[in-house]
Amino acid sequence: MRRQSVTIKHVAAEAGVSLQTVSRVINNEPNVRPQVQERVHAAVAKLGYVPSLAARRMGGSRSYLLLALNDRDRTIDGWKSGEGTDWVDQMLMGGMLKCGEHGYRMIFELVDTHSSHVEREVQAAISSLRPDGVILTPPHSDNPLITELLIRQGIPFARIGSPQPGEGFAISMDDGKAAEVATDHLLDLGHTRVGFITGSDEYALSGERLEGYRRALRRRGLPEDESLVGRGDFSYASGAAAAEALTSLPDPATAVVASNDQMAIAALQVATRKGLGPDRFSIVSFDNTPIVRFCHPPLTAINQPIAAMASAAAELLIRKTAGEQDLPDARVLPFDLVARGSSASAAGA
Amino acid sequence: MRRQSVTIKHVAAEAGVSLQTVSRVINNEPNVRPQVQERVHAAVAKLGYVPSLAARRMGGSRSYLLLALNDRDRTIDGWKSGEGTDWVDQMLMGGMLKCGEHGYRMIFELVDTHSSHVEREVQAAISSLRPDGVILTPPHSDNPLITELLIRQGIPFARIGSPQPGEGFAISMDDGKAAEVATDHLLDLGHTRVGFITGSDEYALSGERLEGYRRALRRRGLPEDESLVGRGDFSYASGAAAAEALTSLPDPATAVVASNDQMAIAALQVATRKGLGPDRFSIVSFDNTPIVRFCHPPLTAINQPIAAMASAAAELLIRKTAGEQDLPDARVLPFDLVARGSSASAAGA
DNA sequence: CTGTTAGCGCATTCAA
DNA sequence: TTGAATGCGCTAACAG
Repeated sequence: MRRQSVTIKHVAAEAGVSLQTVSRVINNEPNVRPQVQERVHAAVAKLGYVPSLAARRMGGSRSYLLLALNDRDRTIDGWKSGEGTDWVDQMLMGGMLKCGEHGYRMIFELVDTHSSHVEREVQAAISSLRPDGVILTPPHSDNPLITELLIRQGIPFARIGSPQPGEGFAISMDDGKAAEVATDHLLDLGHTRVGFITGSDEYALSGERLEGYRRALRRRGLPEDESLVGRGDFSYASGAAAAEALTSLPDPATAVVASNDQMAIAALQVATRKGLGPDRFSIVSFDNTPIVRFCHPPLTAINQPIAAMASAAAELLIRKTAGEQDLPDARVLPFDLVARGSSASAAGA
Repeated sequence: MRRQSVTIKHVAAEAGVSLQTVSRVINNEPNVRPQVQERVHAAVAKLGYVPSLAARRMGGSRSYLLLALNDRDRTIDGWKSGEGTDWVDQMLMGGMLKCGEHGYRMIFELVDTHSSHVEREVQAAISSLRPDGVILTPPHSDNPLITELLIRQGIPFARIGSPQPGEGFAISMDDGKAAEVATDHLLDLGHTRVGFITGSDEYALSGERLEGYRRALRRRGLPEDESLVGRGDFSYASGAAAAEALTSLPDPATAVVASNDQMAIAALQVATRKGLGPDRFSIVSFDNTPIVRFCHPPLTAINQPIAAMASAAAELLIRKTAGEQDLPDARVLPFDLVARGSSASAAGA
């Protein structure tokens, strides 16, 4: 049962140089004559040599591993429910592919934010993997137990969807601006009673979005009617309750911005049941997961650049590990609003 | 430097035993006095020790890594299109969680089946990662370039969705039976002209499904009309073309089994455009991805146990690596048919 | 039952 | 510009 595979030693022998020289060449280090480089490259190609991740990590200081941490319960619920949340897919697409470009791997892990052993869970993953960087997604991005642990350990990290400045790369879209755009879209359609359904307070971006909604109203000189703000927690049930309330007001809302697709779909069902078409109750949602295109009517939605955020996070972490200086400590990526049938001109407007 | 973390050495010192004894305890090996075990466990808990994956792989013969290989183009297309394919999510749910139970990690990688360098790509991943096992998904499951490479390398692997016997664990559902059940469902509803839209020939299970459909017809003594079989390739376009043909026959089909959701949705659009309700053109699909619940009418579908298959694959590979004997070399997991609005009693039946 | 010895494949010192 | 030592954290093989 010998380890049959080709190692740096074989390459060195083939090229007639020392181990060290091979190491230098494959790591693009200076101080190797072009001619020797050539020989080494030829030997690598001939033998099909690929360095062992484990050995690299043992000898050197890098592991070529990025760890992506997602919320356990929420992710598993999403998978089980089959509701089509494609957050994980988009993360993989952005993060994994970017890692691949640089010879890195992304390892995807679930940890439980609510558990008292978050720290232990994260610490265990780190001890075992020794990643060069960690990508945090909401709500972990705003969990000080996690961020402080990473700071203590000196592991670079990126916070996705966390608008707050602070340690680690902050990668986000402008959630406030997005809510503003969504609200404007409805106001432009002639709606004047535009409601808002918030997300869970556990997510810092929930507050940002609410603020954006308020800014849009203020800019038009509209009153900020607190009864138009429904408190949700991203769940279908909370969306249904909020929509029910909004449409039952003495002066009902004729449009709403929901902080995610689940709540928007709930709102749509409420509207449908009450016989309210888009002219009587328009809806704009956040997320733009696949299912919104198949609702009736399809949902107008804010499209979040999840893949782009994951990609940016991976890139910054890799560059930082590579020793690059002067990296920006925050990046705000562009979003867009996809107009579909769920938003229409207000009745009588 | 940052090599701060607690290693087996610290644990050994703390417990007052040798490195080897600690190693034995954390690996659940025999020949350690309970009392000593106790001491070691206490030291591990006290120091928060977690073994380094990389070091384990260097010293020992296991890497605690499983490699899951998916088709590059198809996966990325799925992600980009936002059509809600949740194959990857289900794989992660089944495979990753099972790995977690055993201290393993699953690394997800994309390789291009059509490329002339499939072998090189797979070889590179293996050389770098040295996984204890590889999980193959269609169409890789039936790609001899890959399976033979793995056999040569002596790496255990599992083939998901590959009905054929052969080297490696064959994990599948009974695709033929499923097609039979789907066809029966339509026949039971009184349809007599039941069509079938095949998947790509590149997938071995496409043939299985077609056979199942034929068996169902034969069992009822119905003629096998070749014009009722549309050739598809899993794409929307191919589904639309096939549905168009089926509904345009002199004696048109009044129902169809489509080999995946995309083609079923295409068929649904064709039917809707032609004004054919489920009584005139019923549809059953394979996959049951999230979006089928949001179609109008929602699609009746065969639900594939993807998570269960990934879980079984991971478990068998882990157990094999652990040295277990007498593992089954194939497992067939149960599927189910989820009846929804797209299938209904035939008009006049 | 337990400890000792010898690597695994590489990067990081150094020395030449 | 190159090469020779050293050790990362762990397990396998063998001693005791």
